[in-house]
Amino acid sequence: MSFAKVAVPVPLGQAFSYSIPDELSAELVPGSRVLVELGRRRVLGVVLAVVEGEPDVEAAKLKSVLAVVDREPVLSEELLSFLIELGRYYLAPLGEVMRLALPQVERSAKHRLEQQGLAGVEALESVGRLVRFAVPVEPPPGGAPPRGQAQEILDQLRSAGACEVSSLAKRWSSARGSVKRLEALGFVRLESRSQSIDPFFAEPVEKDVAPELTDAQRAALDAILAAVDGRQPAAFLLDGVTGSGKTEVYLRAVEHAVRSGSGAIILVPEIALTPQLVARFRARLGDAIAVLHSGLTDLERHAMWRSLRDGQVQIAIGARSALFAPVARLGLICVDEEHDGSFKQEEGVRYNARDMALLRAHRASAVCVLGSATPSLGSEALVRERRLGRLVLPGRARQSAELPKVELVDLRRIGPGPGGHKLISLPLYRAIEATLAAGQQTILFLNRRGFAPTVLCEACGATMQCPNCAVALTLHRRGRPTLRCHYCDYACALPEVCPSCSAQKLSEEGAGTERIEGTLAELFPTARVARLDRDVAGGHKSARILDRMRSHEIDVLVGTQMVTKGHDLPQVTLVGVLNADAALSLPDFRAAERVFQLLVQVAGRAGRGDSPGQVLIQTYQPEHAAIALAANHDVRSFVDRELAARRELNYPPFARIALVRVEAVDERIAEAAAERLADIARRAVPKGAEVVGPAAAPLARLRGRFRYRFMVRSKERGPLRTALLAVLRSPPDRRVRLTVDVDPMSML
DNA sequence: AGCACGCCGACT
DNA sequence: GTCGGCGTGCTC
Repeated sequence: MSFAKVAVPVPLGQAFSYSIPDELSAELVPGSRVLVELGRRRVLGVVLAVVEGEPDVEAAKLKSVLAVVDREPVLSEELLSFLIELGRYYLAPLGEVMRLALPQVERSAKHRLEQQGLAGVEALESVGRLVRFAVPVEPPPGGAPPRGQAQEILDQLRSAGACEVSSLAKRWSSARGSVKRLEALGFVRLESRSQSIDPFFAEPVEKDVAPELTDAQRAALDAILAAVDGRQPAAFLLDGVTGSGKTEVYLRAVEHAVRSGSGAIILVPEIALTPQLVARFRARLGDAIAVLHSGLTDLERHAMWRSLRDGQVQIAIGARSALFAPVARLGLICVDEEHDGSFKQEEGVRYNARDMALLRAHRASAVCVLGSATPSLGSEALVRERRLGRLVLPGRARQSAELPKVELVDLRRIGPGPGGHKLISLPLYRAIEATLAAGQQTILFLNRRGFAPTVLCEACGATMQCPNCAVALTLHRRGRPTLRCHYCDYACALPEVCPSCSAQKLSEEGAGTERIEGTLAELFPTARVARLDRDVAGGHKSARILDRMRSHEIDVLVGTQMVTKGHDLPQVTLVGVLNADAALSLPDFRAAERVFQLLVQVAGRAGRGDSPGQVLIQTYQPEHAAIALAANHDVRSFVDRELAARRELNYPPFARIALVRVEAVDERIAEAAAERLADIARRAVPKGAEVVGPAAAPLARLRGRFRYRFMVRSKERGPLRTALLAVLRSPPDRRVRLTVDVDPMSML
């Protein structure tokens, strides 16, 4: 007798067994989605394995599979086994893990199936508005080639592939007429397709010509191509300063992989901020690229997912979740800006796409390329262990683009500039003034959004606190003055008087991006000042602001993290870091690494065009290694120092750690649960592993729940796993929320 | 996670 | 007398 192991959508570690009716046994294979009964409800599960022999539960309990949903398995063997391994690594429920790789529409098929069996699933395909597409076709023999605009349009269609007629009309005035003529002559076919509102494909792109490679790029590429051709698993760290041409290496490697019949995945930290990268890929490789991003409708997502699975499209680009793209015959994964923390998912299955890219590539005998100007210490350690090959791009690809001069401004000694503002010191003021006078652009980075990070009563000393979280409320002045919590969605109007003592002495302490934007507008009344942070730019708006920056409709851009991510803004010659220290004091062993990476990255925004760049870093700790070495672009020394410190303190990459977080509305319940679980972990850990804590988390209360946590640490992964499994085997009651975070990125 | 079951308080 | 609060246990 044989039965199926099925991952069902419940937060349990194990798969459930179901018997297989004879009539389903032919189409039921690992990777199939199946409809099964679970308790009193029907759910969709994914078949993990078909097993011969007696099931591991009593035969009486066994229910049978009700239906197989798809004709072909939704998950390839490669993806399925990768997901199972990922679930094991993070100790995550299998049902949740499977979900990572199934697109939205596929999930919602559940309800349809419940109501009407298998009927109606196909109906999902043909919804949405239809638009006219021009598709190039082989012309009939003897037809005279078109001339003028029609010729240009045809060239565009042939090089970049099918295109919306209305978007052609934006570039060629008589596009509609020309397309019609081309159709009559048999050069193109007109098709009605579902409308794409995809911003990444809205504009046709000019086919671009590959630039000459530098010697370093050539050498790096050769190493990658040899590995791709060898079909042996291999992994590289592509280590190159900002502007050294890493993207060109990815492009060529992807091009090569695709030409030799393999698929490729490109992971970027934030797809919404990288339309330029996508445009470059389209320009070189055509439009047969799946760009996975949050703006997609369910239908578009589904369409892309299918075209990847069926092998019509072989390239997927996206943020971390693109790692699960069903790319067939996977040959290459590139992870751009691999040091970036946003590759770690911080809810649900807490996976790190950078780490898992190495795993998926390895299992698929594919090549993984991790690229960064400021490699993570994890990558540096892997290079030293010879598990990653280092490929160095030493200089900027354009000879004229020198690395910018970096100057530290010691805020202990240098006072405020004419605005009376500490965060706009005199040297910074002068530099902005000079940059404006030269008709060039400035980027200012401040890692704090809002107007003022704290509001304080000068009479009684009370600060305005969030009622749900143990943090101060941030004042926002846009629109009605509002106090907002940056950790939960609490917001209230700024009170007139102090809520605790009724004094009329509320003072707005410190400055965020909003206040700096206002101050700059006052100091430089003729300059065009704009701001880029989450408050003004959710999703696609950020790309618009960056476009305006690129077309020089903005002189000074103030922003948070967003301004540091890899956009190529050639006219920016001045970058100012307003307060480099803020993040240094966070209770996190990676604080210095993050600050260093951030400073080097933001400094890399300056002087990418023909003018030399200038960087001013304002700081109270100019001698701190993360700041001093970033100022010298001295990645090597920083890495050496920081690795030594990590080894000393027994932190990653020299130890494996996991955080167990416990949260409850009642503080004593949370604390007691943490104590109990830490005890269990302590009893379970073998020699060589340790449990540190429990203690209240740095954010002791969040969204109305008190938080405790402890750390499990060990040289090897095995003992860590043993301890965590013991914890998960005796979960606390339902008043307590428990999360296990393997390889945490944030210690908060 | 859902979804039952079950056991105590305030309501038609 | 029942409606409903959420603590507890189970799902192949």
